[in-house]
Amino acid sequence: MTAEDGPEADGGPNTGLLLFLPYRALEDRIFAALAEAGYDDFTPAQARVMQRISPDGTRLTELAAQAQITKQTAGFLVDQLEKAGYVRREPDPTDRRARLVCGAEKLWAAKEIADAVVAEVEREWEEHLGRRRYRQLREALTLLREITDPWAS
Amino acid sequence: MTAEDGPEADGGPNTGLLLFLPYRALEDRIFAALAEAGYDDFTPAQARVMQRISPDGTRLTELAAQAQITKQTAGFLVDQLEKAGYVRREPDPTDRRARLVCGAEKLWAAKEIADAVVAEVEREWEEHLGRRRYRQLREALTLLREITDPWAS
DNA sequence: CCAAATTAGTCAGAGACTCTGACCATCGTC
DNA sequence: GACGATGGTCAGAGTCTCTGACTAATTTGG
Repeated sequence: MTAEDGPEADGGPNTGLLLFLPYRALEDRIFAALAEAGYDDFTPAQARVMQRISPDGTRLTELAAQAQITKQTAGFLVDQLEKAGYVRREPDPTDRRARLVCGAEKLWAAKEIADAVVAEVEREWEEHLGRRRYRQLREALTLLREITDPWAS
Repeated sequence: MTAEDGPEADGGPNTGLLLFLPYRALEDRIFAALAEAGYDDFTPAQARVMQRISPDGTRLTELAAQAQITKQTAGFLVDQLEKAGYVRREPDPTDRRARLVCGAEKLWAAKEIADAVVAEVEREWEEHLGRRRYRQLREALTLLREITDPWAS
């Protein structure tokens, strides 16, 4: 089972499904927009790694932990991203074992498009829900993060 | 990029990430509980198909459409589930081309455990947010479904 | 200071997931 | 009854992910 599962008799579908549906819808929109703009040479799995790369570069182990995959898998995906020109690997000046995965121009250009789509979709959602309910939604989700995000700041 | 992506400067992380985090947390809890109860002989991909099976049985094409995978992939996953004893395939009395994928005892037993975990997690969330905010969250998500779920009833 | 434990990353191999393309059988329509 | 649409399978390839074993560098404890 996944989080989409659960009883649907009493109060409608379970909250997991309700969370998942808009998430997937947003993701689909982002992918479509990027593909249309010519950024069609990466996969969803690669994207999940890509989006974790900080402007200053991020270690492979850190990427793996945040994406909840093994470092071997992360390394495999970063290899693809490197070949496609989205990232570079640079030595970490503070630790000679480590290398920093750094975003290339191509990555930041793609991210700009992705950000625009996110903003557009969020506007649509706010319009559909109304300003007040949209604010309440974000407030509740932000609170929920405290008990569901192991990486919560 | 995925829906987790986006600008984080202005109003905190984007709504996609906020939706995804609790979803993944719930999914992880369900998987852990099922594994502990001995239901460790299926994969996440198989689960995404399993959960779409209605009590009356569901056609392969229908499962594929809802899970957003090809019917070939759905067939592959149902094969595994059949071998593991979670489902049976029965002829569809209304269409000789089709076969209904029906849940076996093992599936409903697992679903009972999954449902219990969902209920437990939802209780925790309601406690953390307070009854009022939790209700607002579900209300907003339910409304959002109208414009993000192609299968919305 | 140095041995031991830890951490960053790689290599090799295998299993699992997903897709495209091609195909057959049945259904619905005209 | 012919034809397009639908339900499903088979074959093949590419991608994702894991476990296990390994090297190199760092950190820790005496």
